[in-house]
Amino acid sequence: MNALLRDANPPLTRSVEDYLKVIYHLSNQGGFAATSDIAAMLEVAPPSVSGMVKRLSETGLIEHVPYRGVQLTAQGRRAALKMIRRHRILELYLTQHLGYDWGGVHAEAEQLEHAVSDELVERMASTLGHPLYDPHGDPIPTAAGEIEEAELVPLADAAVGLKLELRQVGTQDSARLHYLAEQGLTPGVLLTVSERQPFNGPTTIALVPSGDRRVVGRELAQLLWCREVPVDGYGAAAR
Amino acid sequence: MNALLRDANPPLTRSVEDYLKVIYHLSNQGGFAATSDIAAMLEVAPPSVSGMVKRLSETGLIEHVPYRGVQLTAQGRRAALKMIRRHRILELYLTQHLGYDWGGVHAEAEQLEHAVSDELVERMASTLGHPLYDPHGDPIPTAAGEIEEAELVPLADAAVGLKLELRQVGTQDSARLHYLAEQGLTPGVLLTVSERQPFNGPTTIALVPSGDRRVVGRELAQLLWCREVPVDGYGAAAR
DNA sequence: TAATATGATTAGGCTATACTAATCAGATTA
DNA sequence: TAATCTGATTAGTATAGCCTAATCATATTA
Repeated sequence: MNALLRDANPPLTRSVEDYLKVIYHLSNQGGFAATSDIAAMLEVAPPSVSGMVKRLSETGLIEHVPYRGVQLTAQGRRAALKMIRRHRILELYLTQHLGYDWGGVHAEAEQLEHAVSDELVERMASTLGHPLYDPHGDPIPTAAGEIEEAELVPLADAAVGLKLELRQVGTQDSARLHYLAEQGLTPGVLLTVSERQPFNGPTTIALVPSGDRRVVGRELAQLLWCREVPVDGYGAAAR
Repeated sequence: MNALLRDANPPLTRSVEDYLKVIYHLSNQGGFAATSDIAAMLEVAPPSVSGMVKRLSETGLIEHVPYRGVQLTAQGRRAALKMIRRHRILELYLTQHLGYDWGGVHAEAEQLEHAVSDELVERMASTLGHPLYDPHGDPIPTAAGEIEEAELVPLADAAVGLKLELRQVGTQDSARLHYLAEQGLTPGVLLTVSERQPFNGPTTIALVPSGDRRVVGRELAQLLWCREVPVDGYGAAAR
Protein backbone atom coordinates (compact mmCIF):
# COMPACT_ATOMS: atom_id res chain seq x y z
CA MET A 1 0.00 0.00 0.00
CA ASN A 2 1.50 3.29 -1.11
CA ALA A 3 1.75 5.84 1.69
CA LEU A 4 0.60 8.55 -0.68
CA LEU A 5 -2.65 6.74 -1.26
CA ARG A 6 -3.51 6.57 2.39
CA ASP A 7 -5.68 8.98 4.29
CA ALA A 8 -3.88 12.31 4.60
CA ASN A 9 -5.59 12.94 7.93
CA PRO A 10 -5.44 9.56 9.65
CA PRO A 11 -7.64 8.72 12.62
CA LEU A 12 -6.13 9.34 16.03
CA THR A 13 -5.06 6.30 17.94
CA ARG A 14 -6.66 5.16 21.12
CA SER A 15 -3.81 6.34 23.20
CA VAL A 16 -3.62 9.80 21.63
CA GLU A 17 -7.32 10.27 22.31
CA ASP A 18 -6.84 9.39 25.96
CA TYR A 19 -4.01 11.87 26.34
CA LEU A 20 -6.09 14.64 24.79
CA LYS A 21 -9.00 13.94 27.12
CA VAL A 22 -6.94 14.11 30.29
CA ILE A 23 -5.12 17.20 29.09
CA TYR A 24 -8.52 18.78 28.51
CA HIS A 25 -9.64 17.98 32.04
CA LEU A 26 -6.37 19.07 33.64
CA SER A 27 -6.02 22.36 31.80
CA ASN A 28 -9.66 23.29 32.08
CA GLN A 29 -9.38 26.92 33.18
CA GLY A 30 -6.85 27.89 30.50
CA GLY A 31 -3.94 26.64 32.62
CA PHE A 32 -1.20 24.18 31.81
CA ALA A 33 -1.42 20.46 32.40
CA ALA A 34 1.70 19.14 34.12
CA THR A 35 3.50 16.06 32.83
CA SER A 36 3.32 14.33 36.19
CA ASP A 37 -0.42 14.90 36.51
CA ILE A 38 -1.02 13.49 33.05
CA ALA A 39 1.12 10.50 33.95
CA ALA A 40 -0.81 9.94 37.16
CA MET A 41 -4.22 10.18 35.47
CA LEU A 42 -3.26 7.74 32.70
CA GLU A 43 -1.24 5.49 35.01
CA VAL A 44 1.86 5.60 32.85
CA ALA A 45 5.43 6.58 33.69
CA PRO A 46 6.38 10.25 33.26
CA PRO A 47 8.82 9.58 30.41
CA SER A 48 5.97 8.05 28.41
CA VAL A 49 4.20 11.36 28.71
CA SER A 50 7.26 13.30 27.57
CA GLY A 51 7.44 11.08 24.50
CA MET A 52 3.77 11.45 23.66
CA VAL A 53 3.90 15.19 24.29
CA LYS A 54 6.60 15.47 21.67
CA ARG A 55 4.50 13.59 19.11
CA LEU A 56 1.35 15.55 19.92
CA SER A 57 3.01 18.92 19.61
CA GLU A 58 4.62 17.89 16.33
CA THR A 59 1.17 17.14 14.96
CA GLY A 60 -0.21 20.42 16.26
CA LEU A 61 -2.66 19.05 18.80
CA ILE A 62 -1.01 20.61 21.84
CA GLU A 63 1.35 23.44 22.76
CA HIS A 64 4.27 22.44 24.93
CA VAL A 65 6.32 24.74 27.16
CA PRO A 66 9.17 22.60 28.51
CA TYR A 67 9.19 22.21 32.26
CA ARG A 68 5.88 24.10 32.39
CA GLY A 69 3.28 21.84 30.91
CA VAL A 70 0.96 21.57 27.94
CA GLN A 71 -2.22 23.15 26.61
CA LEU A 72 -4.54 22.04 23.84
CA THR A 73 -4.55 23.89 20.54
CA ALA A 74 -7.92 24.62 18.94
CA GLN A 75 -7.53 21.43 16.97
CA GLY A 76 -6.63 19.40 20.05
CA ARG A 77 -9.55 20.84 21.96
CA ARG A 78 -11.91 19.86 19.18
CA ALA A 79 -10.58 16.30 19.24
CA ALA A 80 -10.88 16.13 23.04
CA LEU A 81 -14.45 17.42 23.05
CA LYS A 82 -15.37 14.90 20.39
CA MET A 83 -14.20 12.09 22.66
CA ILE A 84 -16.00 13.60 25.64
CA ARG A 85 -19.19 13.79 23.61
CA ARG A 86 -18.83 10.16 22.66
CA HIS A 87 -18.15 9.13 26.21
CA ARG A 88 -21.12 10.94 27.68
CA ILE A 89 -23.57 9.83 25.03
CA LEU A 90 -22.39 6.26 25.49
CA GLU A 91 -22.85 6.47 29.25
CA LEU A 92 -26.35 7.75 28.84
CA TYR A 93 -27.27 5.21 26.18
CA LEU A 94 -25.93 2.30 28.20
CA THR A 95 -27.83 3.36 31.31
CA GLN A 96 -31.09 4.13 29.56
CA HIS A 97 -31.23 1.33 26.99
CA LEU A 98 -29.08 -1.49 28.28
CA GLY A 99 -29.68 -1.46 32.01
CA TYR A 100 -26.26 -0.29 33.15
CA ASP A 101 -26.15 1.51 36.45
CA TRP A 102 -24.64 4.83 37.33
CA GLY A 103 -21.50 3.32 38.80
CA GLY A 104 -20.66 0.63 36.28
CA VAL A 105 -21.03 2.50 33.07
CA HIS A 106 -17.81 4.48 32.98
CA ALA A 107 -15.38 1.67 32.20
CA GLU A 108 -17.52 0.33 29.37
CA ALA A 109 -17.85 3.77 27.77
CA GLU A 110 -14.12 4.30 28.15
CA GLN A 111 -13.47 1.33 25.87
CA LEU A 112 -16.26 1.94 23.42
CA GLU A 113 -15.55 5.61 22.81
CA HIS A 114 -12.54 4.63 20.73
CA ALA A 115 -14.43 2.18 18.55
CA VAL A 116 -17.79 3.80 17.76
CA SER A 117 -18.24 5.68 14.50
CA ASP A 118 -19.61 9.21 14.29
CA GLU A 119 -22.70 7.74 12.71
CA LEU A 120 -23.34 5.43 15.63
CA VAL A 121 -22.86 8.22 18.15
CA GLU A 122 -25.37 10.39 16.34
CA ARG A 123 -27.85 7.53 16.09
CA MET A 124 -27.59 6.97 19.82
CA ALA A 125 -27.93 10.71 20.46
CA SER A 126 -31.06 10.88 18.38
CA THR A 127 -32.53 7.74 19.99
CA LEU A 128 -31.95 9.52 23.31
CA GLY A 129 -33.63 12.70 22.05
CA HIS A 130 -30.43 14.75 21.77
CA PRO A 131 -29.77 14.99 25.49
CA LEU A 132 -27.84 17.84 27.11
CA TYR A 133 -26.46 16.03 30.18
CA ASP A 134 -25.00 12.62 30.92
CA PRO A 135 -26.03 10.44 33.90
CA HIS A 136 -23.57 12.28 36.17
CA GLY A 137 -25.02 15.64 35.17
CA ASP A 138 -22.02 16.58 33.05
CA PRO A 139 -22.91 18.61 29.96
CA ILE A 140 -22.60 16.81 26.61
CA PRO A 141 -20.63 18.80 24.02
CA THR A 142 -22.45 19.37 20.72
CA ALA A 143 -21.32 17.63 17.56
CA ALA A 144 -19.86 21.01 16.55
CA GLY A 145 -17.66 21.00 19.65
CA GLU A 146 -19.37 23.47 21.94
CA ILE A 147 -19.81 22.76 25.63
CA GLU A 148 -21.82 24.45 28.31
CA GLU A 149 -19.55 26.18 30.82
CA ALA A 150 -21.68 26.18 33.93
CA GLU A 151 -20.98 28.28 37.00
CA LEU A 152 -20.95 25.66 39.69
CA VAL A 153 -19.80 25.61 43.32
CA PRO A 154 -18.89 22.51 45.30
CA LEU A 155 -21.47 21.89 48.02
CA ALA A 156 -18.58 22.21 50.45
CA ASP A 157 -18.25 25.91 49.57
CA ALA A 158 -21.90 26.88 49.07
CA ALA A 159 -23.37 29.50 51.39
CA VAL A 160 -25.89 28.39 54.04
CA GLY A 161 -29.50 29.03 53.10
CA LEU A 162 -29.07 29.20 49.34
CA LYS A 163 -31.38 27.18 47.13
CA LEU A 164 -29.23 24.88 44.98
CA GLU A 165 -29.60 22.34 42.24
CA LEU A 166 -27.15 19.44 42.29
CA ARG A 167 -25.74 19.44 38.77
CA GLN A 168 -22.60 17.32 38.58
CA VAL A 169 -20.93 14.62 40.58
CA GLY A 170 -17.19 14.88 40.19
CA THR A 171 -16.13 11.26 40.50
CA GLN A 172 -16.35 8.01 38.60
CA ASP A 173 -15.74 5.93 41.67
CA SER A 174 -18.37 3.26 41.76
CA ALA A 175 -18.65 2.92 45.56
CA ARG A 176 -19.10 6.67 46.03
CA LEU A 177 -21.61 6.85 43.21
CA HIS A 178 -23.69 4.06 44.67
CA TYR A 179 -23.69 5.66 48.08
CA LEU A 180 -24.76 9.01 46.68
CA ALA A 181 -27.56 7.39 44.70
CA GLU A 182 -28.81 5.69 47.88
CA GLN A 183 -28.87 9.03 49.61
CA GLY A 184 -30.92 10.47 46.77
CA LEU A 185 -28.07 12.74 45.73
CA THR A 186 -28.21 12.60 41.94
CA PRO A 187 -28.06 15.38 39.36
CA GLY A 188 -31.22 17.47 39.22
CA VAL A 189 -32.03 17.24 42.92
CA LEU A 190 -32.90 20.52 44.66
CA LEU A 191 -31.54 21.28 48.13
CA THR A 192 -30.43 23.94 50.58
CA VAL A 193 -27.49 24.01 52.94
CA SER A 194 -28.94 24.19 56.41
CA GLU A 195 -25.76 24.05 58.47
CA ARG A 196 -22.01 23.58 58.20
CA GLN A 197 -19.59 22.49 60.93
CA PRO A 198 -16.35 24.46 61.20
CA PHE A 199 -12.83 23.08 60.64
CA ASN A 200 -13.73 21.24 57.43
CA GLY A 201 -16.57 19.47 59.16
CA PRO A 202 -19.66 18.00 57.51
CA THR A 203 -22.36 19.93 55.71
CA THR A 204 -25.99 19.34 56.63
CA ILE A 205 -28.47 19.81 53.80
CA ALA A 206 -32.23 19.68 53.39
CA LEU A 207 -33.65 18.15 50.24
CA VAL A 208 -36.34 20.16 48.46
CA PRO A 209 -39.27 19.74 48.50
CA SER A 210 -39.28 16.77 50.93
CA GLY A 211 -37.24 18.54 53.61
CA ASP A 212 -35.29 15.32 54.35
CA ARG A 213 -31.92 15.94 55.97
CA ARG A 214 -28.55 14.55 54.87
CA VAL A 215 -25.16 15.01 56.48
CA VAL A 216 -22.34 15.05 53.95
CA GLY A 217 -18.66 14.83 54.92
CA ARG A 218 -16.07 17.15 53.54
CA GLU A 219 -14.73 14.76 50.92
CA LEU A 220 -18.07 14.06 49.27
CA ALA A 221 -19.21 17.68 49.64
CA GLN A 222 -16.34 18.69 47.41
CA LEU A 223 -17.51 16.34 44.67
CA LEU A 224 -21.06 17.68 44.57
CA TRP A 225 -21.15 20.61 42.17
CA CYS A 226 -24.21 22.80 42.48
CA ARG A 227 -25.89 25.62 40.62
CA GLU A 228 -27.62 28.45 42.46
CA VAL A 229 -31.37 28.39 41.75
CA PRO A 230 -33.27 31.71 41.60
CA VAL A 231 -35.60 31.69 44.67
CA ASP A 232 -38.69 33.08 42.98
CA GLY A 233 -38.78 30.08 40.67
CA TYR A 234 -40.30 26.72 41.45
CA GLY A 235 -40.51 25.21 44.87
CA ALA A 236 -40.44 28.43 46.95
CA ALA A 237 -43.64 27.42 48.75
CA ALA A 238 -42.06 24.19 49.97
CA ARG A 239 -39.62 25.99 52.24
CA MET B 1 4.13 -1.65 36.88
CA ASN B 2 5.61 -5.03 37.75
CA ALA B 3 5.09 -7.65 35.06
CA LEU B 4 4.24 -10.20 37.74
CA LEU B 5 1.31 -8.13 38.90
CA ARG B 6 -0.28 -7.99 35.49
CA ASP B 7 -3.02 -10.26 34.25
CA ALA B 8 -1.60 -13.73 33.71
CA ASN B 9 -4.03 -14.31 30.86
CA PRO B 10 -4.01 -10.99 29.04
CA PRO B 11 -6.76 -10.05 26.61
CA LEU B 12 -6.04 -10.80 22.97
CA THR B 13 -5.22 -7.80 20.86
CA ARG B 14 -7.39 -6.55 18.09
CA SER B 15 -5.11 -7.94 15.49
CA VAL B 16 -4.81 -11.41 16.94
CA GLU B 17 -8.57 -11.64 17.08
CA ASP B 18 -8.85 -10.70 13.43
CA TYR B 19 -6.36 -13.36 12.42
CA LEU B 20 -8.25 -16.02 14.37
CA LYS B 21 -11.53 -15.05 12.75
CA VAL B 22 -10.23 -15.29 9.21
CA ILE B 23 -8.44 -18.54 9.96
CA TYR B 24 -11.74 -19.88 11.27
CA HIS B 25 -13.54 -18.92 8.08
CA LEU B 26 -10.79 -20.20 5.78
CA SER B 27 -10.31 -23.54 7.48
CA ASN B 28 -13.97 -24.20 8.01
CA GLN B 29 -14.20 -27.82 6.86
CA GLY B 30 -11.22 -29.01 8.88
CA GLY B 31 -8.80 -27.94 6.17
CA PHE B 32 -5.76 -25.70 6.36
CA ALA B 33 -5.81 -21.96 5.87
CA ALA B 34 -3.04 -20.85 3.49
CA THR B 35 -0.77 -17.94 4.38
CA SER B 36 -1.56 -16.11 1.17
CA ASP B 37 -5.31 -16.41 1.67
CA ILE B 38 -5.04 -15.04 5.19
CA ALA B 39 -2.91 -12.18 3.87
CA ALA B 40 -5.47 -11.40 1.17
CA MET B 41 -8.42 -11.43 3.57
CA LEU B 42 -6.70 -9.15 6.06
CA GLU B 43 -5.07 -7.00 3.39
CA VAL B 44 -1.59 -7.38 4.81
CA ALA B 45 1.63 -8.61 3.17
CA PRO B 46 2.38 -12.35 3.38
CA PRO B 47 5.44 -11.91 5.65
CA SER B 48 3.22 -10.22 8.22
CA VAL B 49 1.17 -13.39 8.29
CA SER B 50 4.25 -15.58 8.70
CA GLY B 51 5.25 -13.46 11.69
CA MET B 52 1.85 -13.59 13.31
CA VAL B 53 1.55 -17.30 12.64
CA LYS B 54 4.72 -17.86 14.60
CA ARG B 55 3.39 -15.91 17.58
CA LEU B 56 -0.01 -17.58 17.47
CA SER B 57 1.41 -21.06 17.39
CA GLU B 58 3.79 -20.24 20.23
CA THR B 59 0.80 -19.26 22.34
CA GLY B 60 -1.09 -22.40 21.35
CA LEU B 61 -3.92 -20.79 19.43
CA ILE B 62 -3.10 -22.39 16.09
CA GLU B 63 -1.24 -25.36 14.65
CA HIS B 64 1.20 -24.53 11.88
CA VAL B 65 2.51 -26.91 9.23
CA PRO B 66 5.16 -24.94 7.31
CA TYR B 67 4.43 -24.48 3.64
CA ARG B 68 1.02 -26.11 4.24
CA GLY B 69 -1.03 -23.71 6.28
CA VAL B 70 -2.61 -23.34 9.69
CA GLN B 71 -5.53 -24.73 11.68
CA LEU B 72 -7.08 -23.52 14.91
CA THR B 73 -6.51 -25.42 18.13
CA ALA B 74 -9.49 -25.95 20.43
CA GLN B 75 -8.42 -22.82 22.29
CA GLY B 76 -8.08 -20.80 19.09
CA ARG B 77 -11.45 -21.98 17.89
CA ARG B 78 -13.05 -20.89 21.12
CA ALA B 79 -11.51 -17.43 20.79
CA ALA B 80 -12.62 -17.16 17.15
CA LEU B 81 -16.20 -18.19 17.96
CA LYS B 82 -16.31 -15.67 20.75
CA MET B 83 -15.50 -12.91 18.28
CA ILE B 84 -18.03 -14.24 15.79
CA ARG B 85 -20.69 -14.26 18.48
CA ARG B 86 -19.89 -10.66 19.32
CA HIS B 87 -19.94 -9.64 15.71
CA ARG B 88 -23.27 -11.24 14.94
CA ILE B 89 -25.00 -9.99 18.07
CA LEU B 90 -23.71 -6.50 17.35
CA GLU B 91 -25.00 -6.64 13.78
CA LEU B 92 -28.41 -7.69 14.96
CA TYR B 93 -28.55 -5.12 17.74
CA LEU B 94 -27.49 -2.29 15.46
CA THR B 95 -30.10 -3.20 12.86
CA GLN B 96 -32.93 -3.77 15.30
CA HIS B 97 -32.33 -1.00 17.81
CA LEU B 98 -30.34 1.70 16.07
CA GLY B 99 -31.76 1.72 12.57
CA TYR B 100 -28.76 0.36 10.70
CA ASP B 101 -29.49 -1.40 7.45
CA TRP B 102 -28.42 -4.80 6.28
CA GLY B 103 -25.61 -3.47 4.14
CA GLY B 104 -24.04 -0.88 6.40
CA VAL B 105 -23.82 -2.78 9.63
CA HIS B 106 -20.81 -4.97 9.02
CA ALA B 107 -18.08 -2.32 9.22
CA GLU B 108 -19.45 -0.88 12.45
CA ALA B 109 -19.64 -4.30 14.10
CA GLU B 110 -16.13 -5.08 12.91
CA GLN B 111 -14.78 -2.18 14.97
CA LEU B 112 -17.01 -2.63 17.98
CA GLU B 113 -16.43 -6.34 18.43
CA HIS B 114 -12.96 -5.57 19.80
CA ALA B 115 -14.17 -3.01 22.33
CA VAL B 116 -17.36 -4.43 23.84
CA SER B 117 -17.20 -6.30 27.13
CA ASP B 118 -18.73 -9.73 27.65
CA GLU B 119 -21.28 -8.08 29.89
CA LEU B 120 -22.41 -5.70 27.16
CA VAL B 121 -22.66 -8.50 24.61
CA GLU B 122 -24.85 -10.51 26.94
CA ARG B 123 -27.02 -7.49 27.74
CA MET B 124 -27.56 -6.93 24.04
CA ALA B 125 -28.28 -10.61 23.51
CA SER B 126 -30.88 -10.60 26.23
CA THR B 127 -32.46 -7.36 24.97
CA LEU B 128 -32.74 -9.15 21.61
CA GLY B 129 -34.30 -12.22 23.23
CA HIS B 130 -31.28 -14.49 22.80
CA PRO B 131 -31.48 -14.71 19.03
CA LEU B 132 -30.16 -17.66 17.02
CA TYR B 133 -29.36 -15.91 13.73
CA ASP B 134 -27.87 -12.59 12.66
CA PRO B 135 -29.39 -10.32 9.98
CA HIS B 136 -27.63 -12.28 7.23
CA GLY B 137 -29.05 -15.53 8.54
CA ASP B 138 -25.72 -16.72 9.93
CA PRO B 139 -26.02 -18.72 13.15
CA ILE B 140 -24.87 -17.00 16.33
CA PRO B 141 -22.51 -19.14 18.42
CA THR B 142 -23.57 -19.65 22.03
CA ALA B 143 -21.64 -18.01 24.86
CA ALA B 144 -20.25 -21.49 25.52
CA GLY B 145 -18.80 -21.59 21.99
CA GLU B 146 -21.15 -23.91 20.17
CA ILE B 147 -22.34 -23.12 16.68
CA GLU B 148 -25.01 -24.65 14.52
CA GLU B 149 -23.50 -26.46 11.57
CA ALA B 150 -26.29 -26.28 9.04
CA GLU B 151 -26.46 -28.41 5.91
CA LEU B 152 -26.87 -25.77 3.29
CA VAL B 153 -26.60 -25.75 -0.50
CA PRO B 154 -25.95 -22.72 -2.64
CA LEU B 155 -29.04 -21.87 -4.68
CA ALA B 156 -26.85 -22.38 -7.73
CA ASP B 157 -26.61 -26.10 -6.93
CA ALA B 158 -30.11 -26.80 -5.58
CA ALA B 159 -32.26 -29.29 -7.45
CA VAL B 160 -35.24 -28.00 -9.44
CA GLY B 161 -38.57 -28.35 -7.67
CA LEU B 162 -37.29 -28.61 -4.12
CA LYS B 163 -38.86 -26.45 -1.45
CA LEU B 164 -36.09 -24.34 0.10
CA GLU B 165 -35.62 -21.80 2.84
CA LEU B 166 -33.04 -19.09 2.19
CA ARG B 167 -30.84 -19.24 5.26
CA GLN B 168 -27.60 -17.34 4.69
CA VAL B 169 -26.25 -14.76 2.33
CA GLY B 170 -22.56 -15.28 1.86
CA THR B 171 -21.33 -11.75 1.30
CA GLN B 172 -20.87 -8.52 3.19
CA ASP B 173 -20.85 -6.44 0.03
CA SER B 174 -23.22 -3.59 0.54
CA ALA B 175 -24.35 -3.20 -3.09
CA ARG B 176 -25.15 -6.88 -3.43
CA LEU B 177 -26.96 -6.92 -0.09
CA HIS B 178 -29.11 -3.97 -1.04
CA TYR B 179 -30.01 -5.51 -4.36
CA LEU B 180 -30.97 -8.79 -2.72
CA ALA B 181 -33.10 -7.00 -0.14
CA GLU B 182 -34.95 -5.18 -2.94
CA GLN B 183 -35.65 -8.50 -4.60
CA GLY B 184 -37.07 -9.81 -1.35
CA LEU B 185 -34.24 -12.30 -0.99
CA THR B 186 -33.49 -12.19 2.72
CA PRO B 187 -32.95 -15.01 5.21
CA GLY B 188 -36.13 -16.85 6.11
CA VAL B 189 -37.77 -16.53 2.71
CA LEU B 190 -39.24 -19.71 1.25
CA LEU B 191 -38.79 -20.54 -2.43
CA THR B 192 -38.50 -23.26 -5.05
CA VAL B 193 -36.20 -23.50 -8.04
CA SER B 194 -38.45 -23.53 -11.09
CA GLU B 195 -35.81 -23.60 -13.80
CA ARG B 196 -32.09 -23.41 -14.44
CA GLN B 197 -30.31 -22.49 -17.66
CA PRO B 198 -27.38 -24.68 -18.69
CA PHE B 199 -23.74 -23.58 -18.98
CA ASN B 200 -23.71 -21.70 -15.66
CA GLY B 201 -26.74 -19.70 -16.70
CA PRO B 202 -29.24 -18.04 -14.38
CA THR B 203 -31.59 -19.79 -11.97
CA THR B 204 -35.27 -18.92 -12.01
CA ILE B 205 -37.06 -19.24 -8.70
CA ALA B 206 -40.59 -18.84 -7.41
CA LEU B 207 -41.12 -17.25 -4.01
CA VAL B 208 -43.44 -19.08 -1.61
CA PRO B 209 -46.26 -18.43 -0.99
CA SER B 210 -46.63 -15.45 -3.37
CA GLY B 211 -45.39 -17.33 -6.41
CA ASP B 212 -43.48 -14.26 -7.65
CA ARG B 213 -40.62 -15.09 -9.99
CA ARG B 214 -36.99 -13.97 -9.74
CA VAL B 215 -34.11 -14.65 -12.11
CA VAL B 216 -30.79 -14.92 -10.31
CA GLY B 217 -27.44 -14.97 -12.11
CA ARG B 218 -24.76 -17.49 -11.35
CA GLU B 219 -22.68 -15.23 -9.14
CA LEU B 220 -25.48 -14.32 -6.76
CA ALA B 221 -26.93 -17.82 -6.82
CA GLN B 222 -23.70 -19.07 -5.33
CA LEU B 223 -24.03 -16.67 -2.41
CA LEU B 224 -27.55 -17.73 -1.47
CA TRP B 225 -27.28 -20.68 0.90
CA CYS B 226 -30.48 -22.65 1.33
CA ARG B 227 -31.86 -25.34 3.57
CA GLU B 228 -34.17 -28.02 2.23
CA VAL B 229 -37.64 -27.70 3.81
CA PRO B 230 -39.67 -30.87 4.49
CA VAL B 231 -42.67 -30.65 2.11
CA ASP B 232 -45.32 -31.77 4.57
CA GLY B 233 -44.54 -28.82 6.81
CA TYR B 234 -45.95 -25.36 6.50
CA GLY B 235 -46.98 -23.75 3.27
CA ALA B 236 -47.68 -26.93 1.29
CA ALA B 237 -51.17 -25.68 0.43
CA ALA B 238 -49.74 -22.55 -1.15
CA ARG B 239 -48.09 -24.45 -3.96
C1' DT C 1 23.78 32.73 47.11
C1' DA C 2 24.46 27.84 47.58
C1' DA C 3 22.46 23.41 48.43
C1' DT C 4 18.74 20.56 47.89
C1' DA C 5 14.44 18.65 46.52
C1' DT C 6 11.09 18.01 42.93
C1' DG C 7 9.65 17.31 38.64
C1' DA C 8 10.78 16.91 33.50
C1' DT C 9 13.50 15.19 30.04
C1' DT C 10 16.87 12.32 27.51
C1' DA C 11 19.12 7.87 26.65
C1' DG C 12 18.58 3.41 25.67
C1' DG C 13 15.54 -0.75 25.43
C1' DC C 14 11.37 -3.86 24.78
C1' DT C 15 7.15 -5.60 22.23
C1' DA C 16 3.66 -5.90 18.73
C1' DT C 17 2.67 -5.05 14.33
C1' DA C 18 3.65 -3.78 9.82
C1' DC C 19 6.75 -3.38 5.57
C1' DT C 20 10.30 -4.63 1.40
C1' DA C 21 13.83 -7.44 -0.53
C1' DA C 22 15.97 -11.71 -0.66
C1' DT C 23 15.80 -16.64 -0.25
C1' DC C 24 13.94 -21.16 0.08
C1' DA C 25 10.55 -25.32 -0.54
C1' DG C 26 7.39 -27.76 -3.03
C1' DA C 27 4.67 -28.51 -7.16
C1' DT C 28 4.41 -28.52 -12.15
C1' DT C 29 5.99 -29.00 -16.60
C1' DA C 30 9.34 -29.95 -20.19
C1' DT D 1 15.12 -35.76 -13.85
C1' DA D 2 15.90 -30.90 -14.52
C1' DA D 3 14.12 -26.39 -14.91
C1' DT D 4 10.83 -23.30 -13.60
C1' DC D 5 7.10 -21.19 -11.26
C1' DT D 6 4.48 -20.11 -7.17
C1' DG D 7 3.96 -19.35 -2.71
C1' DA D 8 6.14 -19.26 2.08
C1' DT D 9 9.66 -17.89 4.93
C1' DT D 10 13.68 -15.28 6.75
C1' DA D 11 16.38 -11.02 7.17
C1' DG D 12 16.43 -6.56 8.15
C1' DT D 13 13.70 -2.08 9.14
C1' DA D 14 10.12 1.08 10.76
C1' DT D 15 6.66 3.01 14.04
C1' DA D 16 3.87 3.61 18.12
C1' DG D 17 3.46 2.63 22.44
C1' DC D 18 5.55 1.45 26.83
C1' DC D 19 9.46 0.98 30.39
C1' DT D 20 13.86 2.03 33.77
C1' DA D 21 17.92 4.57 34.85
C1' DA D 22 20.35 8.63 34.38
C1' DT D 23 20.49 13.54 33.80
C1' DC D 24 18.91 18.18 33.77
C1' DA D 25 16.05 22.53 35.08
C1' DT D 26 13.51 25.00 38.24
C1' DA D 27 11.93 26.22 42.70
C1' DT D 28 12.62 26.23 47.56
C1' DT D 29 15.08 26.55 51.64
C1' DA D 30 19.08 27.31 54.48
